Amino acid sequence: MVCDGESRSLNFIEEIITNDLENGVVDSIITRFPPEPNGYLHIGHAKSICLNFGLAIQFDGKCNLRFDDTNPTKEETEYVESIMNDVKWLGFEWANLCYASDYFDQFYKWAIDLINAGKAYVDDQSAEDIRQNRGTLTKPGEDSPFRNRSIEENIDLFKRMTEGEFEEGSRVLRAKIDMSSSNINMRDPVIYRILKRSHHRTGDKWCVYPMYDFAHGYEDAIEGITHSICTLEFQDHRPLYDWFIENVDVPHVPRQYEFARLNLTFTIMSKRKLLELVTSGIVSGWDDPRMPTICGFRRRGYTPESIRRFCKEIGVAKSDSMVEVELLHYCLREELNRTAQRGMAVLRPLKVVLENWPDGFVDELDAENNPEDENSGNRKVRIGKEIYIEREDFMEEPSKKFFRLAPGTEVRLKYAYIIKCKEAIKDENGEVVELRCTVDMDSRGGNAPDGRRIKGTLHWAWTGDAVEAKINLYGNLFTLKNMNDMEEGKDYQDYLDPESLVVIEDALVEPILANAKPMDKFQFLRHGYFCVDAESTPEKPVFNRTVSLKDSWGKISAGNRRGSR
RNA sequence: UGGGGUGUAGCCAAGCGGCAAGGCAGCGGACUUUGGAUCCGCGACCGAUGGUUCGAAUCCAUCCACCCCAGCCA
Repeated sequence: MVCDGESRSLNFIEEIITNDLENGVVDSIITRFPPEPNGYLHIGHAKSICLNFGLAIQFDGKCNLRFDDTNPTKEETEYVESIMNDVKWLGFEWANLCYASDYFDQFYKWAIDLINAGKAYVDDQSAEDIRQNRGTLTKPGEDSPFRNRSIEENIDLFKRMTEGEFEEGSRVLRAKIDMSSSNINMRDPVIYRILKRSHHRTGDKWCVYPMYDFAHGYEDAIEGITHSICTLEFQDHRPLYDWFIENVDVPHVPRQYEFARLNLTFTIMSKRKLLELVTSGIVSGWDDPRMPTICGFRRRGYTPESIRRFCKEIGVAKSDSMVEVELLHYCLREELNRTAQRGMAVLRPLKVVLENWPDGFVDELDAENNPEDENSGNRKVRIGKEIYIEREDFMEEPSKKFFRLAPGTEVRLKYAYIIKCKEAIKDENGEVVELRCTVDMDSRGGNAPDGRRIKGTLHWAWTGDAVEAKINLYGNLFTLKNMNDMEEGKDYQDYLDPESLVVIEDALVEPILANAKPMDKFQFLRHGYFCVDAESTPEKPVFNRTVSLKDSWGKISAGNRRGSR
């Protein structure tokens, strides 16, 4: 297990910070997690959160939660609330709660400074003209005809822009850098656009809003961020980031570093597409257990610990990566195996009558709550003449490696007795509907009196006290391992897995499970980890499968047709 | 074809000139009242080609592949 105190090699950002600290470049570090409140956080954000907050903890620094709310057309308070909630749930505390919008006045002053320094100008060109004159990857751009206006005129125009005198799209403020730069970001980027929208925090105070490149470095400068960590696609923006910082009098000079964002197999991470899944009703909401959102994982039964562990295991580097979901599954199982209470649930029941069981007799046996935890104690399970076993635990014509129940074979009922199959009763369609078995009454507890080895052990439910339950079996939302490899002409929705949710209405669970509270987590013996759904009641309990147990029999029997769940 | 990045086992990822960490997945075995867990064992000559060096995944050169950039999104 990787513990916090365990020594391991540093990732490149930890190395940079270590050097900066040792060389006195900085005395202590301040990082930030800067989401735009235009959607719910997903597992990719979790990587960034663990990185930024983790660094602050590791180096005894601070980390701010900052909402990068510079575009009122897409941002809402619903999102800021969910983001705060998710960050807290992951187990992190921010040093300061910040909003880019709190700095709008300062941004405005710096914009004026740039104009006064002859480094910004108001451009009257249309968006289309600006695009035309920007050039292409191989062709340099051309100067705007408005590039050399006087400082006075620029100041006047910009002020009138902010006062709402002009229509959206009619003018922008641009940085005056270099229209022939090989880095397109440096070709006089737009720094303010007219947006007559009301902002979730500043209301109608502003008619102009700053662009990311202009605002972000200043946000960092204001907060004293020492290491501004973002994803790879911003590498090309770093020269711009530095340019804005250098050309104005800032209180602090932050530095930007970039790392590779997380990609997960069988998953999409695009906020736009996730929003579509929600609005189209393909999933039940941002917190649908199949969504890669933090709240989706939470409802699915994931723990904050397991997600943090996952983020630690995947590492931080600069090469584009596609992490297999199996690693996430592993991190969850690793924790839940140690902590989850065990219980028996029969998902697809097959009735079994124990012919020689004494009529009316009910036995009560001890069952371990968690074999991995000595302190977890035991519980009582009851059994009588008629029980249910898992339908797939019986095979009329067993294959050679099948060591569960079959005509004439013996199997152990977990915690209880050894039984032997006498006969399979079928209905008119030839489907097995009931098993007649004999029980070795001397094998109470599951041990054969003569010491004979019983290889198969089955979970079961007693007809006398089993409770009917609804069970949601969740799997991957998509069928394609690498969603970047979609076929030409196909859409991500063409890859939705129709079996990403399979509902079982009439499973049978032991009584203790029926009385659990929402979000309680269990291991259903031989099945996997499940959590109690929010809608669960003692009369009709509902469980969500978080992840299945590793299933080596599944691989043998079916050639692993569907991958892990 | 301009610029910026990245290329180490199926997937992540260490390595910073001295003879390739670790994890996941996979495979084999032991053990097992969860075909779970646990335990043991198994895999690379480092994108390619040249060069420098006693010695290179690590330095140099050339080439190749992949990713990002032409929003008044972030």
